[in-house]
Amino acid sequence: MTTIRDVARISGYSVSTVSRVLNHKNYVSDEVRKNIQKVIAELDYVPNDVARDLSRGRTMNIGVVVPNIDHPYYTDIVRGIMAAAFAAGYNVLMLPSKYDAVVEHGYLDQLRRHAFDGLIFTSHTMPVADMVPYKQYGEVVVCHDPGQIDISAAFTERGPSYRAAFRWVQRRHYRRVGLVLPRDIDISATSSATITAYKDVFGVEPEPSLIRTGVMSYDDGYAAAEYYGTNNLAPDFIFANGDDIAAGVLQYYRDGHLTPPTVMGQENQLSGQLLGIPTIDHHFRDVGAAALRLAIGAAEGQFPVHSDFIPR
Amino acid sequence: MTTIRDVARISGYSVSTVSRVLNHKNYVSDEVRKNIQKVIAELDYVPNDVARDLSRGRTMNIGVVVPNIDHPYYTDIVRGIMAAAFAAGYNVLMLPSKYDAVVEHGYLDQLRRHAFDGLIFTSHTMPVADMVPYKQYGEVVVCHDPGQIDISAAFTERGPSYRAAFRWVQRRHYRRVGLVLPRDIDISATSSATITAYKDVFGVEPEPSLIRTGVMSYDDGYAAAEYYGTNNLAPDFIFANGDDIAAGVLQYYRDGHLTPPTVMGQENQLSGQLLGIPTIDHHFRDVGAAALRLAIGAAEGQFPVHSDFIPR
DNA sequence: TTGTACGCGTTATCAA
DNA sequence: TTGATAACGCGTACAA
Repeated sequence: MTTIRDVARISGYSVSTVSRVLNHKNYVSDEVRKNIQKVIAELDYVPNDVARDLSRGRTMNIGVVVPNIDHPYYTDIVRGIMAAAFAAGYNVLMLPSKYDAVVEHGYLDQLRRHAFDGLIFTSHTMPVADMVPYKQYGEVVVCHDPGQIDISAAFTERGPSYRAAFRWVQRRHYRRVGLVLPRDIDISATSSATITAYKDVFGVEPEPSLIRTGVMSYDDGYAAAEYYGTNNLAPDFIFANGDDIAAGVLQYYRDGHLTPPTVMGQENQLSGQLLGIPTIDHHFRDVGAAALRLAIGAAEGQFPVHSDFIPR
Repeated sequence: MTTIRDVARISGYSVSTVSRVLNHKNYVSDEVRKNIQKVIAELDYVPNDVARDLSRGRTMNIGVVVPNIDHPYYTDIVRGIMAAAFAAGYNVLMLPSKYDAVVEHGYLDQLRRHAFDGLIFTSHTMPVADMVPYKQYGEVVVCHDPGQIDISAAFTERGPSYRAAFRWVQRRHYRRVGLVLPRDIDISATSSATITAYKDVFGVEPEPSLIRTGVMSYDDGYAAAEYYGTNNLAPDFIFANGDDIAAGVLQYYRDGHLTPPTVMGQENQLSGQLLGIPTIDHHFRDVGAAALRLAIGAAEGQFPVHSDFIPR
């Protein structure tokens, strides 16, 4: 491997002068610069990024914790992160977590070991408060509203669009509203925001028997509908946490030749468009871009992003 | 920042002994190990990954070049890569390319600068032959059949499933088969494999006016169908490069209240399931897993992966 | 079993 | 404007 010392020796100048040429710094005469560049070209020399990172004390890498890449929430948010990272000259490290708190802690430790400069949690199981001590080692960013906890965050403002959606439901006089939610209400910001918006609009708690949690996919949506069906719960409206999930819900009724309730999805996915159901666009790409800017220290604090209810 | 030297100084042992404890090596007495581990715990010391990488000469990072993350081909293949990387203790660096050959070359240069140990091209625009010289700097892996070129590769064997699909078409006596392909035939392995399989089954070249390239998305599929429609090309069957794309094709006819041709998709996506169209499952997760094993040097050579035609 | 000292390749400080 | 040299933090022959 050819090093900066080889270039120095062969060109007849010192490593510091070569380093200055490499980094386009001043205090190098045009002639010397030209000579050194010629040797660099001849030797086909390139600097070693790891040595450079060690010397500079930063990696230009940002870690992104992702429970499962197949969910549209994550692909959208990761797209936004990647685009912003590329523009800023950063590389993105994908860190799969499967919602495992132990694995999540492992990534915080990697941050501490300087494996990357910043860490974005697109979602997580561990308590946000446990992340705070790690801020001293690099930027830590979450992608939901962290409430009172002092941590950088970028997230969609679900309240307004959820309330708009439920007012739409209310105007149509649906009586039995099924809520098909991703994870338990105490750990999922999405789920709790849904419940809160429901209460804001309807003035009452949602019917507990009509709430299904742990629903993340088309198949889960199908199973949730099956649960409603076999237990004779007969919702006349179902609010799902994604268009694909809503598609699974509808398929259950279709397979059983039953009249389906009205359904609403989220994420503005192709399946929702095909089925002609109302949805909510959370603009997750913008959330991702904002999260990255926080992670590289180009911005600070909390970044709420506007979301849109799309009636159909 | 506390370093290994601090641990050595405070514990009263040398850095090499501390290093041995850190790396669970032999030749350390239990008592010394315990003393040192106590100091490590007290100081809350963790080793610096960058320094470790520099010293060891490798990063445990694998770069993955991805033109656009939203396409199902890439999300599936990346999922396979991530799962295998996680299992092997590697981190995955996502490298967006937008099919730009200059950007692709930039990532090969990053490999040369030791930013990662291996590089996987899920797809690319630059010629494969241009990658060969970079093999000296680390593993370079492509995700299509590289033909005679000596480079590691993991890819779906498209031939058998494409031929099975076209035989299905043939048995149904379709006469005017539209081919809706991703990129130009000379740069896309997918496109050329489609043409070859068509010729194998039908014994003739596909009708040039019925071939559309550059079709990557639902919207592109819609536009391709529009092209057929406005030019009175009247295909009676359309072979699309994805179920979502096939959905776009069908939507054009639906919007115009026209009788659609029969369509076939690929990727076994939700949209294809909803529309009840035949498709091809390429098992891209397995391809990704194989690609990673090649990239970390756990395997060598070419890894063809079997794909399945799914009639419906 | 433990310690010394050097190498990894670069950047940054300070002197010349 | 250029150069010598000390960091950066860790791993590892080799010596003891």
